[in-house]
Amino acid sequence: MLQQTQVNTVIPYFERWMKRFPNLKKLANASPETVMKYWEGLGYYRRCRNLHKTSQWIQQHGWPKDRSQMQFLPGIGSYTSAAIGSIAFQWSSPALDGNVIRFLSRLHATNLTNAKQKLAMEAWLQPALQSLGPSRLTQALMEFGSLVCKKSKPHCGSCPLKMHCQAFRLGQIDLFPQPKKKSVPKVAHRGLLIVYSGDRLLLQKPRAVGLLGGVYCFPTASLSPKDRTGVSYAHRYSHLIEHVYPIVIRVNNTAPSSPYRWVNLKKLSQLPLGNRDKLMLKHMHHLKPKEELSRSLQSQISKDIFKHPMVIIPVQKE
DNA sequence: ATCCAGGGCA
DNA sequence: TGCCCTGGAT
Ligand code: SF4
Repeated sequence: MLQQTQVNTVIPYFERWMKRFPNLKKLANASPETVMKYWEGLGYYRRCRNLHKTSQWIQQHGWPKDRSQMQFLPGIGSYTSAAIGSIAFQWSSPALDGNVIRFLSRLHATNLTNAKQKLAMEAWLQPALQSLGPSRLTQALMEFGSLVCKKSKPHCGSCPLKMHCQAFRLGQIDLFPQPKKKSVPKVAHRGLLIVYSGDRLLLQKPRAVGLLGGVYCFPTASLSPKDRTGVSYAHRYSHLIEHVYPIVIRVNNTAPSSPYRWVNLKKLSQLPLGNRDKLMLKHMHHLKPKEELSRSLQSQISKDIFKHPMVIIPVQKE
């Protein structure tokens, strides 16, 4: 959970999670959908799928014996194996997360970008690791980086290390760490289909991979430029800005193709959804049914989603 | 509104 | 290198 996510964001998720899955067996034996429900909203849903798989692997084969074994587990790389290893098992591997890298690069007024530089820093930490213990040192570094040596407005005035801190002495705190180059996110336009049949809503079942893989989604449709009209809002992902155009329709009672299913409105809250669709659910009561659908949209709904004859119920004219 | 931080993986 | 998501600071 703490990969790419700050502690304060994780805490409520962690507490709910540990209440529902208090031990390895409970987690490993739960269904993917149940597990995902407890991750819903945290983002990067592959982390959840990986964690579930990892729990099942450990249940079968036992706990990994060292860092390199641990890195064979899905979702556990160099950083996470170091963090778990040092904190939980007292292995001599300091975990250099973003907070720690920031602190150390300021302390030495040097960039810690490539693997060689990080390895040198791990060696430099070894004496402290031995004298303080891996678990305590790793947690102290992480806490110090996130609470004192913060990315913006670090507490240098009260910092016990300011006399040893090269960046502080040189007045170069803003130069470290070197900012990452930003890649420009792509822009997409999608129709988000809010399809009712009576008191049921059409949802796409969780996909195994890719964007929002593992959570339920509203069905979507591609939009030609002339279909990009009416209410819309932008949803931001790491690499993508999606302009979402909600399209409300009603159809007759008919079975959708296999990637989709009807969900009773009352049971909606039991299913895991991404934030885009949670927000949609919250606000869709204000939306009016679409009066006219373009041929392209009609075709996508009948051919791609239902794949058999069905009826789009026209809006009542007043 | 805009920018940024934060690991794993193909 | 691009793909994965969101919350927080400004
Ligand atoms: S003096 Fe400032 S920059 Fe240096 S370690 Fe302390 S908080 Fe970080």
